[in-house]
This record gives sequence, structure tokens and C-alpha cells, in this order.
Amino acid sequence: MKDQPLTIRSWPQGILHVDADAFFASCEQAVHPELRGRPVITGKERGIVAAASYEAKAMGVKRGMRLFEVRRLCKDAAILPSDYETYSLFSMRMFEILRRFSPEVEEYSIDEAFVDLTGLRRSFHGSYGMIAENIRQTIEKELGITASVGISLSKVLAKIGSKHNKPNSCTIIPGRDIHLYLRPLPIGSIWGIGPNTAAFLNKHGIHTALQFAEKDEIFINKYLSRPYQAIWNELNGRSVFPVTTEAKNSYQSISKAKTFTPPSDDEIFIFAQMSKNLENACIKARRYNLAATRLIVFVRGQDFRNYGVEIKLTLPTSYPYYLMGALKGGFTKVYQANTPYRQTGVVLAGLVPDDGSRYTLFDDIPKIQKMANIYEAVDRLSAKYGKHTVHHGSSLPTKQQAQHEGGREDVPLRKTELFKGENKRQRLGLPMLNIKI
DNA sequence: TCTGGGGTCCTAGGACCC
DNA sequence: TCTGGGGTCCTAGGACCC
Repeated sequence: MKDQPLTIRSWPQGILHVDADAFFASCEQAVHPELRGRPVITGKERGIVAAASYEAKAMGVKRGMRLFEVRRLCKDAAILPSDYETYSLFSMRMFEILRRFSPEVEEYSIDEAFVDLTGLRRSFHGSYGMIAENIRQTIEKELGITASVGISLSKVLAKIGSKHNKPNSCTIIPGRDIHLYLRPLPIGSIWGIGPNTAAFLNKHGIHTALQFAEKDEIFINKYLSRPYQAIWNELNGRSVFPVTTEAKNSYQSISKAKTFTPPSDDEIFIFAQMSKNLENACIKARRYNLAATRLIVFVRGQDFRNYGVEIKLTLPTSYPYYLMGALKGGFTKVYQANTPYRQTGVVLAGLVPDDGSRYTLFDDIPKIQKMANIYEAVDRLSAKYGKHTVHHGSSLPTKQQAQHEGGREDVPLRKTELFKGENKRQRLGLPMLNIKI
């Protein structure tokens, strides 16, 4: 077999998973005490439920539900726009609490973390279960939000634990009890097993997590790829996924997509959405000092399928000015006239550190330097006066549309000299800067 | 069930080389 | 020109996650 054997740690682990309960909604309730005990929903800005408090869930509200449906289900629901800055603060404070217990904390997402407690029982004078319960209580006491924790021998088992008795729960899964927890769980509910793999396993008579865990290694290695072999080991109490401490400070790719309701077949409008996506993605890339070597342009039609092309860039860049030509080219390939689209998106891929040293003999270095200066200024202005204070003229038609829809971008626009003849230039794919005053 | 906006990693297969 | 073995790199696309 060409595959390397999986590395399995041979000593017993104490892996904790922390999962905040209805995180966004809980943060709102912690900040606004008058909302406690009431159904709270966030996601107002997108028109769908991003998070629902347990009071709202009890009334049948689900993630992704349209807000008009929510209003029908519970009239007294507080529907709020998502306030990511506040949630990030709560998130950081939660991680800070966890680091008091162990330096090995993996910030898995805004509301989830893994903590490796292996070897710490002695210093806390108690069992892993007691440490876990202590962590849960500290979060509740200090942050005013609740979390569910699970502790076991591996990350996959810890995840099962935190989900077991949500909300506000602490579940310990010792090695000898693993089978009790796995028996009732459908295989598709296991972290890392999606609908496709679940369907495949069902065909082989595997329906529960326990049946999967009990399957012999020969079967697992013959029919499944490495990630699933790893899950199989983890379910059997053999830890293979390490708790990774490094904070995320880079990206493989950066994407931006926007769905519009209703769908549109207006080429100018759709391209403007693209252009805006590109600018947003570039802003993020510049913030992390990254430059793209590939640009992916895609649209999604009413059939919910994505149609995209990938364009290789001659020079790594994070400046829309240099990407506008590629964007236009990609768009022309992907866009079909008289077809309604519901979404556009771009992906900046093949990201490399933007150290400014990647030029060839033929590049116009003074011009590149000038662009760098311009965008540096753009980023500074945006930081000071808000996103898109300065943007490309080709992104403008989205604003007009937003006004029609009564969207949030209702700042009146004043056209400057630069902005004249927008459509013509835009059709030609010429990049432009438009200054919003 | 198909909600929306981010992401990651893995694998198979082709191109190319010796 | 084809035969065969073997390796590496890249890309497209699949599958999952929150």
C-alpha cells in the first residue's frame, strides 16, 4: 500500500470541545438584558436567520429560515442585524478563559474550540470531567453566555460529547462508554461524514456511528480515503487529529460572493456585483499582505449550479486595477445573455505573500509602485470613513440597485468628473476609480 | 430540506521527464 | 518509434465544515 500508516498517539488523551450555545443570539442577550428569555434572532441584514436563541428555536425557528416566516411563527421575536464585532469580542474572551486552563487551545471557529487537557489532571487536582465542568461554569459566570462542553479521548468523540446534551451541558465520554454514545447516532451526524459518505456507508449496511466504529480495518482501508480512516480511529478512541494551537493568520484562498433577490439578467448589474466582490476580496487580501496568482470568476443561475472559469495571472496581485481585465474576460466567458442569475462570486486563489519582490524584467515597476501607493491610500480612507469610500466605477451599479431595494447602502452618491461616461468605459472593461464624497 | 457566505483538504488524472 | 517502469508537479473537482 502506498499510503503511510496513520500516526496514532499511544497515551490516553483528554481532549475537550467547547461549543457556545446559539452563540450570536446569546451574545445579544448578554449585552441587552431586556432580551433574556425572549426569542432573539440575528441575521436581519441578510433576510435569513443566522442564529436563533433557544426561546426562538422552541417556537420552530431554524437556521436559514426566511425572516417573514419567522415573524409568522413568533410575533414578539427580536430580530437584529448581526454584530460581528461584538461576537468577536465574546469569542476572544472565551478563548482567553480556555487558555487559563491549558496553553493548547485550537480556535476552531468563532464559537467553537478544542482544548488539549492531557496531563493536566494533577495540576487541577481533579478528573478531566471536573476540569471540563469548571471551564463550562467559568464561561457562564464571566461572559453571561452558556456553552456546552464534551471531553473524551479524541476530537471527534469530544465533539459528540458537546453536542450530546446541548445547551449548557457537560458530557464526559470515557473510553469504556464510547459504544453507548455511538450506538444511537446516525453515521451522517458524525463530524467529517457528509451526506455522500453517509449514503455510501448505508449501502454497505452501516447506519450508525457504532456500526462504523466496529467495522474491521481491512474494510475501512479498502473503501475509504484517509480522512475517513482517521475518523474511524478517532471514534475508536485513538486520537489522530492534533489540537493545533497556531492562530490563523493566512489564507489559501479568499472568496467573496453575493446573492441577489430577485435574480437578474442585467449584464451591467451583474458585472457590477462581480466587480464589487473583487474589490472586497482584494481589500481582505491586502489586509493579510497576500497576492493572488489565480482568479476564479463564477456565477450561479437559477438551477443553483455554479459556472466558473479560472484565470491564471501573469503577476501576483491584490489590486483590482490589475485584475479588472481578467475579471471582464472571465465574466464574458461565464455570462450568458438573457439568463437570470442569482449570485456572482470571485475567488482569489494561489495566494502568496505579497513581499513586493516578485517582478520580472518586463514589469513596469514605477507603475506598480504607483498602484501600491494608490491602494494604500484607498485602504486608509476606507479604514477612516468606512468600506467603499473609494471604489471602482464598475462597481457602482450595485449601489443604484441597492437603493431600489431599500438596502443599507443608501448613502447618496455624488458623481465626480472621473465618473462621467461610466457605461461606455465599463463595457470596454476599462478600470476606473470613482470617488464617493 | 437546499438558506447563504466563507473556508479547507484530498484524490485522480494528465503532462512531462528520465 | 514504441515499450515499459517510475517519479514529480499541477489542476480540476469532490466532499465537508461552520
